[in-house]
Amino acid sequence: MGLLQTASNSPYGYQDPHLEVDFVRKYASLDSHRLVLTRKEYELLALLVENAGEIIPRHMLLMRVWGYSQEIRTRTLDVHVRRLRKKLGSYSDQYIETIFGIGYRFQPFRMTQRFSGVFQPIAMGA
Amino acid sequence: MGLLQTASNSPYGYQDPHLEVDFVRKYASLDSHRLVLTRKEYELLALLVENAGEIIPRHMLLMRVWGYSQEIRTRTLDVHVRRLRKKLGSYSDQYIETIFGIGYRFQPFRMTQRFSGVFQPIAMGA
DNA sequence: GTGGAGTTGTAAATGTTTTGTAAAAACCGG
DNA sequence: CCGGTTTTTACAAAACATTTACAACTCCAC
Repeated sequence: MGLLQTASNSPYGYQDPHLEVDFVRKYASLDSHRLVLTRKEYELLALLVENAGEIIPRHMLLMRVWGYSQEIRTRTLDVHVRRLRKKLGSYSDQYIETIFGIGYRFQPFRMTQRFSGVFQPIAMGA
Repeated sequence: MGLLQTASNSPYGYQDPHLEVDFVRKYASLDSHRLVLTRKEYELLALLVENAGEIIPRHMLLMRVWGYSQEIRTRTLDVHVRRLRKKLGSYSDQYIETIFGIGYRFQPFRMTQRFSGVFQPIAMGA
């Protein structure tokens, strides 16, 4: 389909030319060097990566990683995202996107800046 | 009826050769590029697109998107419409029509640019 | 047609909310 | 305790929303 697929994702792990996350052994590597992540940092990354390409709302992240309920307001998430980004170095912006007013999204690595141009209907009900 | 129907609309999304709006995932794309819309911008667009072809009065838009009641007068709507149009680029005029004294209308894309032009005034108050 | 009241378009200023960041405090297992 | 981790705090910065002020436009009465 003319799109260079450079990232693979599965229940067992995620992999692209720079980043690798092993959901089974619970660690991540950047350019073949193991990342030293704390538990929360890893869980946050894993949750984002498992849902690569999808926006995960703050409350969902706080729920899944911290066990917090909807109404809790805290900057904890942001602080952890910051530390994660720091460890992801120069790729951080490419990988972890901020969705204003909603949450965050992990964007899988792409070689080519996708420009499909083709008009292809999305599934529209029955 | 000799009119090339090129746009499809459903509870799940709207699509034509240029514009696509996914009501489920809440985003829109223009020529296959995702539009970066703020929440209000998206909600405004979605409401218009969901009722494509129909005139939506100002007070209805202000009610549905902003929660404002009838009597509130504000330019907020106009400013948002402007920003939406800007992001819709060269198609903006084609898509978002101003109905003087009443509101706005999203006009679904049509291959044959049949000049509608005519506006049948609806009953204007008693 | 013309004028004028009312409506919409627009840019810029202002206000509000959300996120980023550094630093300090609290926590927690060993 | 001690060192690493996590959370909180406090403020800065960014994103977004609204208001303001005025220009441009539309429509209708004349």
